[in-house]
Amino acid sequence: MDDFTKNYIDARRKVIAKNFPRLNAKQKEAVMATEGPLLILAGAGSGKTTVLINRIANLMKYGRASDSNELPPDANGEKLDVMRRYLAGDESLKREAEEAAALDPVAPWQILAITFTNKAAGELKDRLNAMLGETAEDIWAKTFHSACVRILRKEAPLLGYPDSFTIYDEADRIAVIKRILKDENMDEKVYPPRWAANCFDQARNRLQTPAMFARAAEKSGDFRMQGAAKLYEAYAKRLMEAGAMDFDDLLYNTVRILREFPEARERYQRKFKYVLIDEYQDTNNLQYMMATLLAGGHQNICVVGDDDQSIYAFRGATIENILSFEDQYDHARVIRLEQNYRSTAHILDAANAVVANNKGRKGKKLWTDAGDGDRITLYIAKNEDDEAQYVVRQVLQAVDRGDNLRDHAVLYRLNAQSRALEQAFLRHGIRPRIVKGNPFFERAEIKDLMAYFFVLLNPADDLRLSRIINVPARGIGNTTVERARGIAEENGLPLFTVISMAEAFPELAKSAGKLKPFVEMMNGLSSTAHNEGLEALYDALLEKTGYAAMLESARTDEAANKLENVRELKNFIVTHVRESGDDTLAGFLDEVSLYTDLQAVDLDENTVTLMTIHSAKGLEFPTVFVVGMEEGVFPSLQAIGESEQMEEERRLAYVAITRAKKRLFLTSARQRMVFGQTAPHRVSRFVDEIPPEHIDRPYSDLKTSAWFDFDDVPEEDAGWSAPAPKRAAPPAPAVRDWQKTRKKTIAPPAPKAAAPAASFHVGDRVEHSAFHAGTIVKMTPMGGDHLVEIQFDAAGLKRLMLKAAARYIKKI
DNA sequence: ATCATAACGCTTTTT
DNA sequence: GCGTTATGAT
Repeated sequence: MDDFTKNYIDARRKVIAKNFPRLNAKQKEAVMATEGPLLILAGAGSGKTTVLINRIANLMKYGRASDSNELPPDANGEKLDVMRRYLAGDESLKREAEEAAALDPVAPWQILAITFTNKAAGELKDRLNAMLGETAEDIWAKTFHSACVRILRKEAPLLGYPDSFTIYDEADRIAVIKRILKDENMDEKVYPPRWAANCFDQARNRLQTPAMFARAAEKSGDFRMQGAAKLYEAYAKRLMEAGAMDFDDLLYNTVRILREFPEARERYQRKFKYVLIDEYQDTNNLQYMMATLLAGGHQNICVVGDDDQSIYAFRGATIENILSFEDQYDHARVIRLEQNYRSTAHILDAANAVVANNKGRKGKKLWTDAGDGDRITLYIAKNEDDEAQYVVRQVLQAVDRGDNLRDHAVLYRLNAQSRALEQAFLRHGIRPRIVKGNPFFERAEIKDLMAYFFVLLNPADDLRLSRIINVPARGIGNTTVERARGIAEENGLPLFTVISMAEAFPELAKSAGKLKPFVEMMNGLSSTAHNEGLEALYDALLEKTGYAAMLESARTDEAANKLENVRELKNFIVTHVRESGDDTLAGFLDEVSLYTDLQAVDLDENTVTLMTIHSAKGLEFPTVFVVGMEEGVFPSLQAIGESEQMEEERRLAYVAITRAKKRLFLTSARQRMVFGQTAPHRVSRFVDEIPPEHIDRPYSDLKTSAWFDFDDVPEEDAGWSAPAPKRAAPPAPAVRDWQKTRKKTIAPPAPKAAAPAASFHVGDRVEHSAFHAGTIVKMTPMGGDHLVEIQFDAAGLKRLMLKAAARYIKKI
């Protein structure tokens, strides 16, 4: 390389770097490494969104200049001179210097930036807009699923789907499975719909068609899998016939198109010169394939993630994707962002120490220059009410000192834990914000109206049609619908087609008089949908279907409330039209189908936030309480003894701890009611994994927690790292509670008396009502109950709590 | 059809 | 313990 080239490249890099004065060295490196595969390991609070945005800005302004030894064709000494003078401080040359630095600026539509949540995608878009202006609109900043929808709206016909396919949510697909079970005379106990749905997801994650799945099931000899195969085939068929895809279908079908249709694949590969994937640790196999395929042309793939924050393995995410990135791309660069801008040192050190106990990780250590800060407070409560009271007390004290309620978050492992906390806050006049699923679109009245919209766009959607065909009541009863369904099935026609020509079928002759007006009404609304805007359609829908009239005439509080929700839907529609500029039914339904978290509406309200640790990922609060730090709660019972799951729980602990900016409280209850049963609990191992110098215990607790140190109890089983107390001996007073519980649970007074533990032993053959024959392989006493592990002949190993399971099990 | 009672089952859940 | 769902009775 000649001197001129070297100097030019050097000056160019400096000019570009001047755009990012506030980034640290690693962040800058990540922003400027534009070419080829790049893995950014971004620890919690390390500013990764900032890096993503600046990286995109760099691409659009300077192309590959910051990461290339190539000079633009018009490079000359004059341009080099301009850059040098600009770097020396001549701001008037800014524009010229920046122009000289650029090398093939990237067009916005050549950039694909994928996130997981709508919220993250929206934030990315907003910040890109703010930085780059209108041109940012053309960047594909989307969630995986919305990117898929965009691709599939165009390409789905390649697979035989209509391009107007609809999207089934979780509830829809469960309804379909239940329907199939009924039609096929299969038992919901043997094939729980959620279990089946999970099987389908796993199959598609492995790119298994129903036929392939059936073959594998046949080979395994597992009868439940064979049943699942039958269900999978029926499920795929029904969705295809209804022109519907579920969430995983969106990914699966996109991947199929990219794999099976080279012409389409190459088109997208050419289009996307740069691919960026956020939260890469949470990608499943389909998402991994999609990313790999889309970036397969230019190979400019940048993945950002934190292996320590992978907490969705249970949904098919595989940490392997991030761990093996360097094997997949052998010339991949790796940049670690370890400087944390969120928390103080005690908190970070605790998080580092906990997660260091995991084996399957890249290894990373967060650090900060923000100082030690406060130590972590550990409080051991008597029970969940005491725990909740403690939290409320701490919050109130902080508020007295001038903190805001909104600076506080309480995090828990299980949604069920929110109750005691909510009550405690309410008793003190604080109405906490409890983050959970989106209640609005779950409401029956909203689902009804949405079902109408879906059917208008896609009359083949039998599922949604069945929902609304007699709502409001219009004399089309179950018998009629079942009969029409039978005809539809026989003739391979959509339900709507059958009822449209009811006169043609003698079985429907009697109902034709009721069906005809319904069909005509729907056809009328359909032309409204085609000819008028969404708002007009909404009004027509409420009137013509009689839905508004039904609610207005009911005159109950409930109906009034529903009416209010229905009006709220109109607000939602109007807002959607205004903000997206899209007045089509199809556009609205796409948005609603993928927008499952409309939670963040009144986030400005000044109150405490309660949520699961999972929901807290990506958020931060000055003060964080993590409650329920107990063995069996966090880590959860089912993770104990399962090392993979335990590592995921530990990552969850890492996520929880790193949410805190300044103050972190951990609480643990000595006994807690779980599923209606009070049981003694010991402090979570994750607390023990924090070096003591980071923790303060309130004085009052020191004397009471001692009896729970079971370190001297011999483990009865090597695979069982957390033995529950099984011998009598702990000193009073806690003992008394424990013995009371024990007596009550071992010999329950309830009429439905469970078989006492004494009647079951390791090695016994048992018959279970759903899992059939099996052998008890392990029994572990736990909080007055027993955890029984049974190796079923057909259903595999199950772990059951004896008390709960006793009524299904008998000895054989 | 609509309500009442029984029965179940139960991590986490970005889309 | 409790919310959801299935079933059966009026």
